[in-house]
Amino acid sequence: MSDRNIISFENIKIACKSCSLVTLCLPMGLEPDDMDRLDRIIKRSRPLHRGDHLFRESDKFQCLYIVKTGSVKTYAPSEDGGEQVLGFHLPGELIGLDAIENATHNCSAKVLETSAICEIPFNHLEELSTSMPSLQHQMYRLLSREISQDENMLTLLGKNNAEERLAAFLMSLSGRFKRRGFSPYDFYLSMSRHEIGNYLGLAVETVSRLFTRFQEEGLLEVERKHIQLIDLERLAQVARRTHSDRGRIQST
Amino acid sequence: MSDRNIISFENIKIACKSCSLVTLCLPMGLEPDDMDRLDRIIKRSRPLHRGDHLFRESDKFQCLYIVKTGSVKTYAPSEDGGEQVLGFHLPGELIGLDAIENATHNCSAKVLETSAICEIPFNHLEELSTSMPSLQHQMYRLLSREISQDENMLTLLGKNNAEERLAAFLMSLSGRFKRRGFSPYDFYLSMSRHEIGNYLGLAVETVSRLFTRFQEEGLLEVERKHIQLIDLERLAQVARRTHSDRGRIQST
DNA sequence: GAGAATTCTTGATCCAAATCAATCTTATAA
DNA sequence: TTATAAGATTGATTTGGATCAAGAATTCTC
Repeated sequence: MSDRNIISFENIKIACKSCSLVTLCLPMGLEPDDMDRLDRIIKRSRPLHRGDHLFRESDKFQCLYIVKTGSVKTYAPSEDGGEQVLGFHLPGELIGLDAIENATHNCSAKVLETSAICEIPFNHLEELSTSMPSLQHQMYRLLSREISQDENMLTLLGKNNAEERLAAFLMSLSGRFKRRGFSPYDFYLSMSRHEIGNYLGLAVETVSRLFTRFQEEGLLEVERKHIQLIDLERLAQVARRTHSDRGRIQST
Repeated sequence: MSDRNIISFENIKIACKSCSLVTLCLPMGLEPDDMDRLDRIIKRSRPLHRGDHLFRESDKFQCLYIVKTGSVKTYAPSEDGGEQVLGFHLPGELIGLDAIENATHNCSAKVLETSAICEIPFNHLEELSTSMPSLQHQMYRLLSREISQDENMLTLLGKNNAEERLAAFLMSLSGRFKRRGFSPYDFYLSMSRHEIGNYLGLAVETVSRLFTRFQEEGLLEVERKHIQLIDLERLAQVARRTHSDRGRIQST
């Protein structure tokens, strides 16, 4: 836990300004000085492992979390042991914004694979944003974006059928991977079919059948967690298809 | 548009501190001085009428809106003329928070009945919140609350059946009316069956049938837009029923 | 106040996706 | 290495709610 060892976890604790995520993470667009001030309140924990929790529903709200590497799912547990998956979070994405209001977490956050996480004590962040208009602005933007995303998801669940939901999900992942410098065509899913189905309001079996169908239709290749998107254009068409133009198959 | 006439619309333009909504609206919890400063940037327009728009999707984002009296629906229009209703907004509720991120409205807001609306230029609000930590805090809270509410809605759409969705919707309205000093048992719906169905991801016919069924089961009395909740307790049970305890009918 | 246009209700039918069931595959444990 | 469990796939069956259809009630409009 010191600098005794060069190959220590300290090495992953690089400052925001040298972090590859800086262009899409919380410090995005801050001046170097401001970034340093923010940097000082951010804690970087040692890697968490599959199944570890960042927080659980009804925990006291202390920190926001940012995925640095790996992935995290957030979910609302129900009394009967079930859950609703609320989101999957990739590097650079902020987690815990829904807890500010009543100072308690409304959902749980569980690590899907070995992940490095940045931790930001919210009271410090809020204090800092008081004296840093650009940070305040960034916070408003990120909170607002979260709302937009949830609204998109509401539309997806309210209006789109199974096929469209899965296609939209894959397109979303693809785009997010791309922005992070990963391949938008070839990636591994860190979540199970069950979790995908839960997130999209579908049964596992439906998700499984759709993957098979998409493969048969030449949209993608799938082998367990490994996804290769073959025809991004057509997949996008399936994803944005609404009610009125179901069934139409467009050629590219 | 002056003080020529005592019975003019100017009369509805009362300051926040004399507004009955002050305990659940944006200025909630602000010090009197701070409230005055906020008050000065708020514009109060003359009443809008059924069908009027506060803003439309892709409009430039300028202002947040607060319902003072009446009600408003927000919805995401789709290319094919359809829409997804995103929310119904009652007095004291803030509208437009999803537009901060990209400075453009992602949804449209339409007045459901004659309504008075307060208008808050966001650039002024943001500026003010820079020098007013309590206002900044309140903004974080309201943004965060919006996220929580959307997440609840995601769970409702992802996990609950038609019956549970409508019950939850009615319970939500009831609670919100109560907090505003209206009867939680007896109210008028300002939205159509079609809009309720759209919001809840259901067909109009399903909504209509459920109202009939709820009435038959003695949960409520319904006559067109007029709703009287007879058995709030049992309605709440239906609303919070999850997957695992479908069908069980609990007596109170 | 008649006629048109919505909105709402109710019934009949259909279908997308859930559920049930079985097998297969891949991880984890002993 | 073999058990054992968990995850994924595929098929058969069921079903909740959509869709189709028609009529009734209400509200707009001229």
